[in-house]
Amino acid sequence: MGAVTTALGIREVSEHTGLSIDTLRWYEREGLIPLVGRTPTGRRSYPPAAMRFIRLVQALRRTGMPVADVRHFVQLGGGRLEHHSTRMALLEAQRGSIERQVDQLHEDLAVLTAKIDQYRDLITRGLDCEDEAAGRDACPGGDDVRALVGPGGPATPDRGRGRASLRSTS
Amino acid sequence: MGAVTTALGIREVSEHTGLSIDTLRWYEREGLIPLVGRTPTGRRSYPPAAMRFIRLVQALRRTGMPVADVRHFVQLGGGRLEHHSTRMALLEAQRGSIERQVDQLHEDLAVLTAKIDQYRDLITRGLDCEDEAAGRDACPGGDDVRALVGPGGPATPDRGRGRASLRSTS
DNA sequence: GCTTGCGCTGGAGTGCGCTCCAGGTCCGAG
DNA sequence: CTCGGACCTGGAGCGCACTCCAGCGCAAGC
Repeated sequence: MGAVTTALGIREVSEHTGLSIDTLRWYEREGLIPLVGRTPTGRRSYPPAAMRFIRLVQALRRTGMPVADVRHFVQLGGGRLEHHSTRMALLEAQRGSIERQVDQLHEDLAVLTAKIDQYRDLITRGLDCEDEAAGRDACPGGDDVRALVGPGGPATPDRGRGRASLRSTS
Repeated sequence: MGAVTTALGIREVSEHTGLSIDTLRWYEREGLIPLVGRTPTGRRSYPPAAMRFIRLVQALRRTGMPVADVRHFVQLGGGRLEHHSTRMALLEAQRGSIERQVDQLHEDLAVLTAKIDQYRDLITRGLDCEDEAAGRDACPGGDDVRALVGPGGPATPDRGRGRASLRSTS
């Protein structure tokens, strides 16, 4: 019980949520957090409901929903039944997006892991990427660039210059 | 040699990777993708090694590594043994970051799911967020704002203005 | 050979999401 | 009463990661 703590000041909210004070003010101005009250002297006061709202907004923002979309979600009138399904649909769309992000992250994780294993292997064998023993696909740059042909197919017989830039704005 | 397809043109790379042509050029200029050749007439030519490199870079970028850090990773000399451990450490750090992101995403997913369930419940019961029957924490804004007290504790008896902005820069 | 169009370069421009600042009010400590 | 500090508002500024553009050269279908 009594765990509600009544309303918090902006500093406390900032510390609890990790959002900067400026961000909290900005979110409010942008219409992402309603329910923020003011003390009689004009200071922000965040009741528990606002805190809950902020956590939802944070989840939406962290998962990549643009500020404009969060605002749109928020502005569907205050909890009226007729908007529940709209809000729910928006949340479900975002949930789908999150699931896709997780999938993508796992894919990318696999790419990194493969690369890490590769380096570990090369290190234990004491090899550079270019070493013959390292194998064809050793490093991203393990292969040679000379296997270079015109993009659309063998275009010009001339390949005198062979490699090119290899940039590196070091 | 069969499936290697030799080198690709920028358009093909763009289609295969989903990166825009402009982005590919920009990444190259920024030193994120070495190994890009040129045909004798100056057009970009991406050998298989570059393609593999791009996929790694994509994984790094998509998982939130800043361009500057990717460049740093890339510029650790071409596959020399002495840098393997450095590269590996960077990749491992990024892997850690990915894992944290996945965790965070799951947390946020739980928040959304809870909210979705809540709306579903309210809809089937035909309730607004404010309805008594909806329960204390019905909606983020389900609570009343009037429960407003000074942040640092009961400050002033005055609370005349009640709610606040509700901005809406629509 | 002419024309349509892809690609090249260097540099300027853009959108998003904050972040910082100036100038002012109010509060509590000393 | 005075001073330092937290907060207020409105608005300007900023960093990142692209994205767009002008002006030009090669390329290849007709």
